[in-house]
Amino acid sequence: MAFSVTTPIYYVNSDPHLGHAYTTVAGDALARHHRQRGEDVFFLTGTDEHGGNVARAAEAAGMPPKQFCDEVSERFRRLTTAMESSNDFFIRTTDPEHERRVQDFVQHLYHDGHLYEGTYAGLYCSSCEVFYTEGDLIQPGNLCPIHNRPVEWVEEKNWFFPLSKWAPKLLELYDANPDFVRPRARYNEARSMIAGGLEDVSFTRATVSWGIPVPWEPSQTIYVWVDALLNYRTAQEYGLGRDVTAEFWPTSLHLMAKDILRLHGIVWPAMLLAAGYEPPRGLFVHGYFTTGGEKMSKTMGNVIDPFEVIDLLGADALRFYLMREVQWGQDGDVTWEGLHRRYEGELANDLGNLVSRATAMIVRYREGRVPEGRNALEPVHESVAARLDAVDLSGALEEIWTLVRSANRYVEEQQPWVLARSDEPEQVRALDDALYTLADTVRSLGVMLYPYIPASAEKILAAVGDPGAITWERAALGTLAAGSEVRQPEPLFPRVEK
RNA sequence: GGGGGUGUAGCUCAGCGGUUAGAGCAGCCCGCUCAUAACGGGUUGGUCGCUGGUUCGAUCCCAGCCGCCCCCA
Repeated sequence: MAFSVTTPIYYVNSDPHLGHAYTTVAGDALARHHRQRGEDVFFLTGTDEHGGNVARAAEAAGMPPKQFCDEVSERFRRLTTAMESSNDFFIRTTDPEHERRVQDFVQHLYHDGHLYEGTYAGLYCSSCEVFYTEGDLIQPGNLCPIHNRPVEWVEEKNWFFPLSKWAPKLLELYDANPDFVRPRARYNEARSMIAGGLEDVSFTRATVSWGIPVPWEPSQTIYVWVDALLNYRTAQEYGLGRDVTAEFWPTSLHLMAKDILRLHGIVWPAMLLAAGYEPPRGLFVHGYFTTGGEKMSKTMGNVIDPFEVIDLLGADALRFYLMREVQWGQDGDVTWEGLHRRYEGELANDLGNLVSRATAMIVRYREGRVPEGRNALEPVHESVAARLDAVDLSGALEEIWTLVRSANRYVEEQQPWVLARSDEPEQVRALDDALYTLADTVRSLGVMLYPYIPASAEKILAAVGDPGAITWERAALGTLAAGSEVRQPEPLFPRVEK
């Protein structure tokens, strides 16, 4: 089995923020989970670097575009590293290997008659090199929101992709794949967009210089979204130093926020169908964040910086918080307060403390060896796997947490500290069972939590004498060998000053 | 302007035609001591955005309105 998963490539006109971190964690958790299921995985992320918006941001920063892109892209790369993302490749659309392939792809469409020449007209700001709609502009007077100057009505010759023509094929694709877009509401949304009629899209720009030249008409550049979407294909062709499309194409799953559903659910599959490539197997569309009920923005000064969170609480804390707090597929509200609450209440108190108490008792009552016994708790790994198969990341985590809670309840019910005072064989056996249950349950939690909090999961597995045993079969209960060596680790999630 | 989503306990969210609407957190009471002063039990708390409609019966279906989010114009 092969599984390929992508985040969108992140646009370098602004710095990395929590939304980027979110999609990256989601992709990483899925990638790690599929790897632990024994599948070959290609997990892709990267940066999108062309277009008028980037050129403008570079100019504002007083830098040539490429140098600007190098710097911002590097910050995105640092975010993936800081978050312990296990992406197999980090693509940049300014990679020459990508640029060349984008030209080939577009040339191929042109050659096969899939593009036609048309007129693109709109309100254009020559400083931004961007077309605006009236709603974007400052009224009255149609002023550019960046430059506060009137925009002008500009008409340009562009090459168009006849998207409308592909509507029947797209509908076929949707009807044949009821899970093509998840969650269901987004599928309905995309499908009704198609059924309601599509506009052809301009694939080239005459007025944007920072882009990949159109091969047969080098005065124009390829529209940045065409360039960007193609990363999913080109990365598989060169990212690993060899072409892996035979194994990983079509992409199993594209992850994205709801703002770019139309591009991924409609334009992208149509492009691929036109070129004779198989469209992706599926999309998952997640929501947007607010903080304290309001949009995050620099001007509001309410931005939560992922680097700051990682510095303070660690990558696992951020990963856990994002996957736990926000219902996967819905919009959600994230705050520092909520982050601390989850960190203390769930990571430190529920999970961290469970690991501490379980290991401490085995060290204390059984010299640090896991006794013979059987696990008395109900397993959850099957429902966890089922949730993950349905790409329900927060739902799977919720399932896992029921086992964390059961284990803490189990300790209170068994009262191992009472059993430990007796030499009666029955009590000794009861204590063995209790301690085995705890060690084995903690271990199973380590396996299931590995996709979400990999560093902590590895510490858990090492603490119960089963280091590195992350394959999914080991998520089942009762697979810990008696005699395994247990030590009490340092607190996994130490208390932190707020 | 058009399309889509969303609005359920103080907070984060489940539920989605049918007995007294659920969970976690927070609050309150009690228990325990293995553990990161952690854990467990109990409990308080809701006109299910508003207004109509369909129905024997609606949080759940339909219509309109309001707030917030996204896309397209």
